[in-house]
Amino acid sequence: MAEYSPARYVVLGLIARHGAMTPYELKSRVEDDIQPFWPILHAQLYRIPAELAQAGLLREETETAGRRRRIFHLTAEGRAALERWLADPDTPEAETRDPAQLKLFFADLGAAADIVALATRQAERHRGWLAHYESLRADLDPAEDSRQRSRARLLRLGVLHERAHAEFWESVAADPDRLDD
Amino acid sequence: MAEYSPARYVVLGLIARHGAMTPYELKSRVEDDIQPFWPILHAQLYRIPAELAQAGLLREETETAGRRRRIFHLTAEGRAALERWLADPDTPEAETRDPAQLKLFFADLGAAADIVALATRQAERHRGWLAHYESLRADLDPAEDSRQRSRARLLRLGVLHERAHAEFWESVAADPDRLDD
DNA sequence: AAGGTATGGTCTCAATGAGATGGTGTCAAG
DNA sequence: CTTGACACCATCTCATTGAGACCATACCTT
Repeated sequence: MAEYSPARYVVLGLIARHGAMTPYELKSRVEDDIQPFWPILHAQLYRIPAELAQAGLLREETETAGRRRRIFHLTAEGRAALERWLADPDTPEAETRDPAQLKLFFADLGAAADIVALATRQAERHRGWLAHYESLRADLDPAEDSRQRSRARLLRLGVLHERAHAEFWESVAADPDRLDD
Repeated sequence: MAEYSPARYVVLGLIARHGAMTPYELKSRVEDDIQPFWPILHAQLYRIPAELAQAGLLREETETAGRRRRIFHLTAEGRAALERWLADPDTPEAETRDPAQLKLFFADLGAAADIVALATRQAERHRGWLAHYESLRADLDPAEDSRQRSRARLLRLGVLHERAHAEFWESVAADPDRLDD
């Protein structure tokens, strides 16, 4: 059932939500909104739409004006594929790659002081993200459209996630050997 | 300063901790302990040690007995590289790829009922991981060696992480439009 | 001795990562 | 009015990783 990789659905979804757009605009929107839970290299956002157009899920149009940018529109097949994907509650496992957790895992092989330095940096970093998500959430118009609600739901997860991690790293910095939650 | 990719340090670290081993044993240990924060394909655990041996960070030895497996030992340079890495508190950002968050992000483009089905599955999944980490933590010998303490620290993060996610998805399943934490 | 199962290893093709490179439109300062 | 500077926009290449097929050996059981 997973006919396409998740990055493909990011492209379909953004175009479905905001209307036809260029790869460059896709890139901006991915950076702003999607990077935290599905990073995509900018070059991919030129490769993927071209491929989806080949497959008939997008339609490619070239500007006649000056820059002759390529604009990608959603087709009916594209929308159908997106809706099939959304309707399937069975998704692959999440994957995390966190170099800081790796260093913490191997901390017993290094110097004891390394842990505190690492944890201090990580705590700062996660506090930063937490503040970022909270401010985005504060900016959200309470207008009750489903777009804003989708956004708010995910920002709530971002906040909970960053809060848990920030508190964890702070507690490691304060007491590396603490065992209780 | 990041001379090698994190996966390289996984190999160096496991050998530093447990002594010389074969790729197959690396594979088992990665699956058991490291997969949650740094997934590595098993084939990589045959490619990487060979490459590290080329670079002089490992020494390769071949069994004379029956199966003639390749056993990789840590060299002095290998240990030095590992320690340099551990001593550097500056690490790249964590990356997460979670298809479920992607579906939640685009939920407004699908049917309202999709959210509840998705959230229910995710809640189950995270509850499962939470139980897993808690049982691993319960099995941990309270013996005060630094190995066990390293393990315990990371399991604590696993527990906090899974608890936050499980609670989030449960609350989404119960009330998709809830806004407060 | 046959077959099953866990152990152990290699290979190939596709996809993505990482980032260098280069062109185009716009606007402000000279 | 023209020349940089800068933001916008796009493509390309090479290395690395992903995904998984495929194969071989040893041991254990019936």
